[in-house]
Amino acid sequence: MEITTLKDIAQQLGISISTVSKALKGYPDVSKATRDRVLLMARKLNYTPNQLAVNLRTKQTKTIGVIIPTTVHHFFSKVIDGIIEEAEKKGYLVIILQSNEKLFLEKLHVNLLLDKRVDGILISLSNTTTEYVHLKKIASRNIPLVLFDKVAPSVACSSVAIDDKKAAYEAVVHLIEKGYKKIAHFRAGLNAQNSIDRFEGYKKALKDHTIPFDPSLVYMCANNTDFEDGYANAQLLIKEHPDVDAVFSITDLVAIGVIKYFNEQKIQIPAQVAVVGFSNWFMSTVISPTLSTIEQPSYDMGVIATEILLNEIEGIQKKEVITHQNIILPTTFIERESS
Amino acid sequence: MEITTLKDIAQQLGISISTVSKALKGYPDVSKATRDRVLLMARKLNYTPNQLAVNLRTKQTKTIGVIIPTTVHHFFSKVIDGIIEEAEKKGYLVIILQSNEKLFLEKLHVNLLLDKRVDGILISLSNTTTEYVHLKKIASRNIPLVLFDKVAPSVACSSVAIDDKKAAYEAVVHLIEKGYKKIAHFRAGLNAQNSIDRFEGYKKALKDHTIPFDPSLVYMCANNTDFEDGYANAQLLIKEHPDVDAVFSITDLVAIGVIKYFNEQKIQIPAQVAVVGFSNWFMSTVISPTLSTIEQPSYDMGVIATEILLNEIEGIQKKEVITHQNIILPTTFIERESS
DNA sequence: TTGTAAGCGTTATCAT
DNA sequence: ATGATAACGCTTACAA
Repeated sequence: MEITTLKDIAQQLGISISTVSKALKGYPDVSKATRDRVLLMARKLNYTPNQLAVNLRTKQTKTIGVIIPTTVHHFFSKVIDGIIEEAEKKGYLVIILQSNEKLFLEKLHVNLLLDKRVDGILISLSNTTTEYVHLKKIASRNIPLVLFDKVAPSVACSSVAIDDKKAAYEAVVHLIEKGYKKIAHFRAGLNAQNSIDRFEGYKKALKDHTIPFDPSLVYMCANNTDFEDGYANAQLLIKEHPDVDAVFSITDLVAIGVIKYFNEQKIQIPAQVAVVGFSNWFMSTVISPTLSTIEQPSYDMGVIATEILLNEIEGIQKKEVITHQNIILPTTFIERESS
Repeated sequence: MEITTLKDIAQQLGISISTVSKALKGYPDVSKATRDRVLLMARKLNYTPNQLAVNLRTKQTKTIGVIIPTTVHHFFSKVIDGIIEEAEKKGYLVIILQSNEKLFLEKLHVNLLLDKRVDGILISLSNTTTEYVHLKKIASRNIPLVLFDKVAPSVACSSVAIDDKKAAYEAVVHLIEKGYKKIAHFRAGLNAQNSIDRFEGYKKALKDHTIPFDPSLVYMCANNTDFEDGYANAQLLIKEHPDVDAVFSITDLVAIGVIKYFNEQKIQIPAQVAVVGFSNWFMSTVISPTLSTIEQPSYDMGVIATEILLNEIEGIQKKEVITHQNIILPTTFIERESS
């Protein structure tokens, strides 16, 4: 089946290409009679516009690009879900690229997307992103950029994120109010912003309740906040601090590693040691005991970031002045059996 | 910063556009002197080709489309990972769309991708896909299509999948050889092909070992093979068949629901009842007891499906005759504590 | 070795 | 109400 073009329709009908184009687009200066003939013929020949030509002409691709650290992660896959659904609803397609937490890949992918002439870009920054020239390049091309989850305050663009420090603060305050006093923290690397922020929240909660901060109660996750990190650190923790009474873990996955070790060692949760995670991954309701954690909106984050992006895209097309929005999505502490 | 075109370079240098184009593409019929000047100016003006124009001219988009039931699933997110990595390695970008297991969305998305003029399409069919005209439309446009995971034998295209029946057969044989005799099966809906195939494998294993097939030992997952299905069915199973000694579950997630219920009820795994899952989700090594399951290649499936697709794309461009490949990827049974 | 010109399929301006 | 024409930015056959 050959692909039908405007030319084909025009030839069949013996009229000009421009009339066909106008008829198809519902321009008022086409007689009803010819419009009907065109519509009929278009349907008969199964016409669909060649988007490549449309793109070239209109300089729009109706496509947005997304760069995330990884797709294989419950949080990001839900964000992606939200992005794709919202974009499609508005007639946009989504190209996804992964940075694998590497700055050079993030830069490379920005260039790929720019070359591809996407209408807008969504990025969750990699942990190793410390410079922002590639992001400024996007702005200089007058293409909207919205940062989500891992944002950079110094970049002039919209963003959607949570308040990691506040969320962590609330979780630790919960533990303190429940009577736990010797609270360990399992954190991620030193350069990941959310690891830093959650650590800050942890420290502030202690300080506000006059519990001395003990650096030896803070453990780093050696791998990539794997559940094995939780398992290994829990082992170490119990050895070094047998009297610990709570663990605040950077992610649910790490917390689940902790729970596994405690279960094996018959360490009662929360009677002997309480455990709190972060993210409200669905597994936190499956594990025994169920895990207290922080609900972090993922699907909604994708939807909202996309909404903002598409609004800015339309705004630019209408030559409107666009004002950036920096949105902080609410988190909520969820108390379950583990605390 | 204005975007540089060939015209800009040509004007700066006082030469023609076509010479610039040829110089940039390394054509031999351009003098070294002018080539160098062009390259220098291109770099200076930060030239990158407008892909939209290139696409229109060459009728290639260097983009492939992917339609999957959902991104929020450990299996599919790993497949996507494989697809994106392999595609990018060969210079292709990936557009992802979700069918949510709905035929009408699958059809709609095929049309979107066709309109977008992607160079090739990858699909994991929805459970409700019972007709294939939309797939044939792809072929009639002479665009390569590769089916993966959920395939349709009657469609003339390449495919990459596993042998669900064989994999299930081996898992159940394992249980039988371990001495389990009253083996229940928790399956998914009646129209999902992999549910049917795994069920067939289960029945065949029983038959080959002269264990009578008892339909009352087969339970359907009411939700979408959620872990709650496993939990609820386990409850029902123990009530209806207190003497059951093993459960073969359609997915790891369902199996984990089963394990949760058994743990709560202090039903010993595997002493009283053994449990086997399917997929080798990483959680199967985290749960207690660790779950015996079937390793199902996911990342590799994405990579291989993409390799085949890109080969067919290049083949078509070279006007080669393309032969479809129907690949069955090996699975392996993994014995852990639960059986 | 370099340049001219046609063409990809559309959209939009300007005549008729 | 309709059509001729230019333009989007690039590639490439052909001419010079």
